[in-house]
Amino acid sequence: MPELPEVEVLVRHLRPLVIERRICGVEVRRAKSVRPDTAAAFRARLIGGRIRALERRAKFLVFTLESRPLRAAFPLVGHLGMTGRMFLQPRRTALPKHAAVVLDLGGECLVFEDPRYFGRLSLDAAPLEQLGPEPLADGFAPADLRAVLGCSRQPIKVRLLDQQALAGVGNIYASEALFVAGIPPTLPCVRLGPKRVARLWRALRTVLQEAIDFGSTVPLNWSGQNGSDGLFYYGRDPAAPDYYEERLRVYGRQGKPCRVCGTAIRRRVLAARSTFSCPRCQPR
DNA sequence: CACCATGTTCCTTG
DNA sequence: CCAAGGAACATGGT
Repeated sequence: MPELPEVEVLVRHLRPLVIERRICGVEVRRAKSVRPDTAAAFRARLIGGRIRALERRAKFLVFTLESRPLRAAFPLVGHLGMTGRMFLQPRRTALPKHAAVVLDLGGECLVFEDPRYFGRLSLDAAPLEQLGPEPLADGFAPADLRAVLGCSRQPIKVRLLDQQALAGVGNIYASEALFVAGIPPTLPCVRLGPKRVARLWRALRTVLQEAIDFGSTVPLNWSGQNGSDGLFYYGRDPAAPDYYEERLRVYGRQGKPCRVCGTAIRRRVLAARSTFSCPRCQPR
């Protein structure tokens, strides 16, 4: 469900709602959604802790918790997988069918819902160490992107999805950024010279920032209730116009006319993921 | 029924 | 060692 922009928007939304609140209850409804995956061990660590910070790293939500007596800080790392959501709801409201973990924050509960159960709430922060640079960081320059791409013949689209190379880009925004940059998804990394690297660098930042700005200004339905869970991740008010789908340039638009030149958008599979491009706007 | 899905990991094959 | 492909995870939408 989430790529970098969606997680960023979620974190900005959640932060003021959860910060400084104490976890007075933990209900693990799916042991597999939690690490360590014994509910008791997970609970014991969280109960009584206070949420001191919430940040995004790549597609992860990183909560900084402070334990009760010793004030020792430790991270709780969330990943939404494909279909995960997090939202607050009043304590006695009925939980959704696939609520995996519920943190009782006093008046309200923080619900981690995840129909496909690919997501995790984990006390192991080690995966964060392996991540590549943040494409939206101030210090991230075209030279850094060039370094990240390396000299392999791996298709550029596949490399963009590698979280150890670059953090946070997923299947939607990889196709979108390559379209904006005018680069074909199959182009080997070695063949991106300074000009293409500069265009891709700009395109990545544009596309990701645009999505964050969009998600920050449009009302989102965090629980996903009464909304189809469409391409923007938290469901929409059914009455609201479908802005987001209109915003995507190539993703999911197989066979439809390119918004720039009218050529039919092509879909192909790279590294087992659907990839969309315009044959004319993204020439070799 | 068939096919698709925003992610990641693991295994096999070349 | 590297790259690529497939399966697995589990459920829901079209």
